[in-house]
Amino acid sequence: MTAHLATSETEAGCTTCKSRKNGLCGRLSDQVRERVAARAQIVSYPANRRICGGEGDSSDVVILRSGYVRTQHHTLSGRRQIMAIARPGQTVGQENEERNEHEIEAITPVSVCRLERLEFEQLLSREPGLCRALCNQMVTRLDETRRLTWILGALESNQRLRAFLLLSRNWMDWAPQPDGTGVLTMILPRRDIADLLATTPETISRLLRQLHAQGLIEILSPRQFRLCDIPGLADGLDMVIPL
Amino acid sequence: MTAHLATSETEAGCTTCKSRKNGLCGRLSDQVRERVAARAQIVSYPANRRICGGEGDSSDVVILRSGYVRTQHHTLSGRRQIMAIARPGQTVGQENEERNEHEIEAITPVSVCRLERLEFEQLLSREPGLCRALCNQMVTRLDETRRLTWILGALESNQRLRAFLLLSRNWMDWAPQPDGTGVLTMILPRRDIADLLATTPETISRLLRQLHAQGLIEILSPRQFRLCDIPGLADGLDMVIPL
DNA sequence: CGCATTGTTGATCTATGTCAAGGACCGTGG
DNA sequence: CCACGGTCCTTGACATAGATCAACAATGCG
Repeated sequence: MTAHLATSETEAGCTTCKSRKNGLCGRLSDQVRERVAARAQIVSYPANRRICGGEGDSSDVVILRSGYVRTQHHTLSGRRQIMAIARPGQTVGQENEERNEHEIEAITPVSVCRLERLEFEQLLSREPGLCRALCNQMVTRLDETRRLTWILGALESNQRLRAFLLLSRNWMDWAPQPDGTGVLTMILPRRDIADLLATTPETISRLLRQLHAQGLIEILSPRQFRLCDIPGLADGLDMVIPL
Repeated sequence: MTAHLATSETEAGCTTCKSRKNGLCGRLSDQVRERVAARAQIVSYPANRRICGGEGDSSDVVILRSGYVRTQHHTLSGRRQIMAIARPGQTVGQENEERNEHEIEAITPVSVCRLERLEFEQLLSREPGLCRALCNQMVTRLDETRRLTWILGALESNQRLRAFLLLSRNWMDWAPQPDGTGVLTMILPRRDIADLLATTPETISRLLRQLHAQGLIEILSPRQFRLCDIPGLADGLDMVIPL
């Protein structure tokens, strides 16, 4: 279980980076982005590998190039809660500060830009553009985390799952059809869905069957759902579902 | 139900402001703080008054001078979830962006500095110090919101209440005694505790009695608790409780 | 072809939401 | 001084959503 596997790519990786127009990087000017990149190291991780947090950790700041990571926390009793899922273009780790409360793990294979925390902090002071972009991103993350808080606190599990399916359209493969339905490719296994929505894989499974029985979705395969009745799925959520 | 009641204080209110050393303002240099204050209007609200969010709203940015506010959201079915509680020195409203998803209400009587959103955004671009301070604050808020997400998702209600009591020491009146116990003055009514912890006032009441029966707390009055056994209260929370 | 992982289904039990009633406390007005 | 209404808190009875445990099916991999 080595720390991580460095790729052969050089540091001038922005040109090949598909998310240089997204998230944090997308809000930086080309010069600032290059100056950040000059201090970053590109690293890849396989699915389920720990990226930061937990025990002996270099506490770096990480910008996601590709793939998805989960910010989570474990109970001694084995319970896990996923607090956030980060997409390409988002930063991870700088919000962890001194105490390493959360573990951050790859969901899919990921590629990241790693920066040492200290260097990142210095860059932040020197580059107002970076600071502004980070601030904007933090607003977005806060908003997303509050939405999850709302989902967990105010909705029952059936509603949670429906909200999750609808929100997933924003960051998973979503193929809308002319008839208003669409096919969603779920990247999370049942266990992760459950730990995000604070329930169990068994319940997720049962609820999916129930949504199917109600004609709201079709289960094409364990990881592919057709959302047949989007207004029906959104019913009673009292929630702004972007997209 | 008028919008709000302006106080007689002038705009040079920083000198009289007890939280000018806390939160956002505490991280600004004196000059920057003065320049921000020059654009702010000091306003007071009684308890339970809406401060921003909801229907017709000026969508200002607000810095809390004194008192506490809650960021919350309602279901059509009447369920409410409190997503965050802000203390003096914290900003509120700038994270709301365009869509006004949350309502923000005074818990206690509050005094705030109001800034128009546009002016605030301009200040943010002109003053790197403000941007840096805001960025730091957003990190803190994100952290707190994630902690709430954790509490709601991973803990059962008994544990939620214990975590809440322990965390409350950081921002409510907390009088520690030499013997290791201490008296906590609860500023939230049962209803608010319930809506923060995603349960009901009835359950909160029962759980408090239960903690009392276990010798963990003493209920001096509905709003005053002696925390008798702090390690006992923290038991099984698997959580970093600051302080 | 095992073997491990992931997903599904069934049976059971309990924590807690809901409804209903009543108590404690406070301010107001007679 | 008391009666009144309001808010907040507490207690009891009851129903049920969903966690847990256990078994098994489906899938993928060496």
